[in-house]
Amino acid sequence: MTDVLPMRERILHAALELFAAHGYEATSMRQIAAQVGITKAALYYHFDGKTDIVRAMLLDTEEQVAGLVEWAQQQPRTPALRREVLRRWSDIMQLRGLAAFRFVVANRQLIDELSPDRHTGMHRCLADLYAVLAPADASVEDQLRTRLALMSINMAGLAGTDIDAPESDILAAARTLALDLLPEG
Amino acid sequence: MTDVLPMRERILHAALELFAAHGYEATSMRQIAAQVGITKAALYYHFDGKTDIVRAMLLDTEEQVAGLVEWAQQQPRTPALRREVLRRWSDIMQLRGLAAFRFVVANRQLIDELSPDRHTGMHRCLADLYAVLAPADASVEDQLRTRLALMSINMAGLAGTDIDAPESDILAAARTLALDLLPEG
Amino acid sequence: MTDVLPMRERILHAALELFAAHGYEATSMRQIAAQVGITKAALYYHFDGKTDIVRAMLLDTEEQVAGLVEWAQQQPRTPALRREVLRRWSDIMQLRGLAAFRFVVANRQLIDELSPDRHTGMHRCLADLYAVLAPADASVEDQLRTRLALMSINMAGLAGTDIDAPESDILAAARTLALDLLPEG
Amino acid sequence: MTDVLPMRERILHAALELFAAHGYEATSMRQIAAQVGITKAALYYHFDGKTDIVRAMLLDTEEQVAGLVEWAQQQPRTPALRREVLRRWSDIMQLRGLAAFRFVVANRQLIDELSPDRHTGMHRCLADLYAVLAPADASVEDQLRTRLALMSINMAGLAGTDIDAPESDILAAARTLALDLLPEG
DNA sequence: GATGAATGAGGATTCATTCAT
DNA sequence: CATGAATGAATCCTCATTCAT
Repeated sequence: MTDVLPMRERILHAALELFAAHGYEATSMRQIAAQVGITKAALYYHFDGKTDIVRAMLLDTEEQVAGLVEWAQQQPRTPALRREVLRRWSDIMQLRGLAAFRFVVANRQLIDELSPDRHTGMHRCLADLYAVLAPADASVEDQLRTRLALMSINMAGLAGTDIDAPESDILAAARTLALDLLPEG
Repeated sequence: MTDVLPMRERILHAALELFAAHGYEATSMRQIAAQVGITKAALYYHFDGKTDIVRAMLLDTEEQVAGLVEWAQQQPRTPALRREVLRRWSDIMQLRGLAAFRFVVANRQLIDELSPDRHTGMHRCLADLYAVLAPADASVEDQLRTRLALMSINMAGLAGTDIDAPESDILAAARTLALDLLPEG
Repeated sequence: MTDVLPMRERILHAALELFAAHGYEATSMRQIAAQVGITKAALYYHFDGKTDIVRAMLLDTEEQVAGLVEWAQQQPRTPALRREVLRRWSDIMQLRGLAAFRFVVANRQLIDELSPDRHTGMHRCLADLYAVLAPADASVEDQLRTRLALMSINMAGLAGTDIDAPESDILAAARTLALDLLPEG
Repeated sequence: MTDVLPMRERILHAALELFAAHGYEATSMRQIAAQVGITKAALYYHFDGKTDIVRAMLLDTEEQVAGLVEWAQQQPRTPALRREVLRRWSDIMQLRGLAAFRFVVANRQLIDELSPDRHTGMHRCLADLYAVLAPADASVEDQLRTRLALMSINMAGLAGTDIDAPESDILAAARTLALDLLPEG
């Protein structure tokens, strides 16, 4: 019952929580190991290093986003599609609980560094997702709108400590808002 | 021309740039000292420590935001007021160049830690600013809109690497977008 | 023959020697590491920090003193008991060689700081030992006599550099002196 | 009224207090300067460095002890002389308040280092004092007795936190005890 | 799968000290 | 007399990482 989850998953989970809470740089391998209840050295059995842990975390999310993009690219660009994309995006962002929200917002820098090339990794993924929601030659305002719409979903996770309302209400409002923001294809 | 600025200012400037580029934790006192062209120990003559540097940076911004809030609270809540508040907000955010943008977005966590109490420091400032733009009893959606409007301005600074257009165009679009987002008082 | 002793013991030994020779504050972790022949970082693997090393050293002695006290409390308070207590005290003080003597005398301040509460740690131990040798309601002079008797034993360790005689002679004289000093129960 | 004492004296006073409270190594020039209410740099105007401050402190005491010795050497060695020497010794030790007591006991090591030669400075002084109280060819026990008698006076200053009685009572008891200890010439 | 022991590089911070003004 | 500014060396300590077992 205690190790129903494989070690790798348990580590990723603990790391995500700590990265989200204190930031990537401020989280040490020792802390992660302690949180999981194993030795530092054991961490290195499962992962090649600290960055490898993040890489794994991002790859996971990346794959999900890539899946979303692939599916969306084959749909007709109706308002209904946009609604569905937003729904799935918020599902992905919520997958690992509130922590994922916070991590993406707080560690954008790290994410940038891990795929320095603007045409690979998370960058490519997001670019593709943007392209689905707004054509590449859209106006600057429309491009900003697209980014802000997705950001709106993420912000919902952060605003919890700020706005006095149930999480679910905030998320619902964020989705409405995001739909409003998305430029009409 | 080299020391036309007092040391304290030069240090704050260098630190802001580095924090914005690599993040707070990933920036060492050695790097800051090197950037300024002085010794590590000299840094400690001017500031009590690493956090003190950030504190000074934030206090600076805090004062400007506080000024904005104070002024706004005495104005009638017309659409013109909202427009002016956004304009001044973006001025403040731009004051120290693009770096300020990045820092505020990337180090929200640190900012939280430096004024842990929700009723002091930057937190209080932002809460007051939100209250000026949307009444405290506004709908959840309207409260989110307010936060996203300001965020839109900040995002403009970050999107520079992402959207293929001149900085000024992006900022202009961000302002229009922000006005759209703000709930009508 | 080189690692016949476990690391922890080797470190404690080296530290004690250095603390006794130069004082606690004047001894750096680097020096201790060098003396043991390991890295500074290795020190921190075995101990939580500099104070932890002293803590361990004191705990060790504390346990021995506590044992002495426990035994003495169950004996009838005859002159023979007092003689035996003094003998065992000087054994404890000599256990780790001359170094222990010096450390206890020279770093009384540090010892105080490590158990700030007057009712725990070394303080409690010494208080109990004093109580065995002189009733708590003894005259001020008798209380001073008790303390000076024990101190006499410790001084023997220090006087070596000062009095021109073999260590063993000095220690013998110190014991006689201590017996003279102890108030007759 | 505030600077009725010359700077040098004020510095020595502050330093003595701090050295006695935290030890020599643990006291920084910054702390001393702060305690006096001047700048660190000002300290260096009055003294050549940190060790120079201690040297001055010790020289001061040394001169007083030297005076005592010189006077004593010209007196007949009666019991009355021994009594008077002890009285003057405790006066010297008390001259700068309780702090002096603590400093001498706690920083014996430092004192040793400042006059490394066994035939100069404080060492010479103490040796001469011992010689006055007990002939150089006295038995080992008598030599120890002499040292312990003086130590008894010093201990009175430290025992204050340990024995539940007024300072003055403790000191009085210490003097009686010291007289008892001194070997009859 | 996992651990105990160790390491080298680097972190923030403090120190005693100097010197031009 | 005194200070503001600066320095180089040292402090304690933590980090990510390795490796024999």
